[in-house]
Amino acid sequence: MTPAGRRIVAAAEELFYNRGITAVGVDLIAERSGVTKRTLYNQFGSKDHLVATYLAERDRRWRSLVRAAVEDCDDPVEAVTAPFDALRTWSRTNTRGCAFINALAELPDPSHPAHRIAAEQKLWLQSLFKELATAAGCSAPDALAVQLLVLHEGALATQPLPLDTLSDSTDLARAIVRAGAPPHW
Amino acid sequence: MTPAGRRIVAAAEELFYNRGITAVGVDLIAERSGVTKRTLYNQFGSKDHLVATYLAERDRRWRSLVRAAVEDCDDPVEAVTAPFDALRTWSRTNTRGCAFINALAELPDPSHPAHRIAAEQKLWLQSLFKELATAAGCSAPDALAVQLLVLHEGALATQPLPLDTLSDSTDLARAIVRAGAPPHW
DNA sequence: TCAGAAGTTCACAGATCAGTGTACCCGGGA
DNA sequence: TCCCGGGTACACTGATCTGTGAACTTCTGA
Repeated sequence: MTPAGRRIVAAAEELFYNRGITAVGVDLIAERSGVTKRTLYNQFGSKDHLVATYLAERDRRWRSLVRAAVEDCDDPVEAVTAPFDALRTWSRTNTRGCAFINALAELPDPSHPAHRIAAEQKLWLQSLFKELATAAGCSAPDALAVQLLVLHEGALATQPLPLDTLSDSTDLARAIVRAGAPPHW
Repeated sequence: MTPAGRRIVAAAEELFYNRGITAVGVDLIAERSGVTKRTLYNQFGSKDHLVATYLAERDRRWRSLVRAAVEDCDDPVEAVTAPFDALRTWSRTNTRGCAFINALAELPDPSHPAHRIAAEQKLWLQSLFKELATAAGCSAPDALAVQLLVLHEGALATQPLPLDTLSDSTDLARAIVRAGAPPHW
């Protein structure tokens, strides 16, 4: 991707996430990234393609944050809930909920690439939970992974409320992991 | 509200929920409800006000469904998780996630009435969980209510995924309620 | 009988939207 | 020297957006 292309995606990320996709016009993105609208269309072809690139880039950044949090854990039982620690970090600078859920809300057409990217992101996290739960020796890793995913998404969705939902979610996540893990690791 | 007003809100509900708020124009809503755009503006004054009415109406319908599910329960311990049964019913005809979360995604301005309505809806459910948990004699009803809220919102947010997240969420909800409730009710 | 509320008809304003066409500039590599 | 890719400048299209003005009809209740 060219330097101008990177600036466009960066501006699109900030604007799409904070103001909504439909509400942000390509003219504004071009202006914010110090680029002509012509350049934007030469690079991405359409607004839909730019939206897909924005989501893919965001997904990439978020996955690397989660992976780092998991790798920082020595104890395999603690590692299962490491994504919740990553979420705490992530939420400090991302206070408008989940970009993927938000994108699906605005783009009802299931054939839009945003749907595939969003689904892949959630399913990736679910399979990560399952892997980690299996590695920690948890019983019923499938159901556990789904429950951890729900807690994760719920904590993200309730972000705008004046409640510390992330703490209570993390507590519950740790509790169900410990309950499923072998007693004395 | 006049007959035309009711038809407008009904059309707005269907269109806003399924296609997104910004993506739906007032012309389309007027056409679908068999009404002139002039009438729409005479009744609601602005699109923002119509959006607020749509959300308020949806909230009203949803609360009455939840209340009915709770009142159907004889056992106070079962009653705590009755909103999850209501969600199962609700999800059969509402497959595009939470209308309130989706609205917040599109309307970033916190002074928009949609933000107040959405927050009130979530906090109402949380306080309902707390009331029910207290009535069932659960210990730590505050934290339990937040955890049940997170599970509820998480199940709703993961609706588009090819996973039965509602079942696993409901199972976990029942488990934590039973764990907190007095042993032999 | 008459007033007022609800609704229609239709043209219109002013802004914004995604996307295009064309001509041009500039730097680096063959 | 020349070419070409990345980028600029800028006008423009055609559609769509929210919202308004003004005159008209139709029904109902006092």
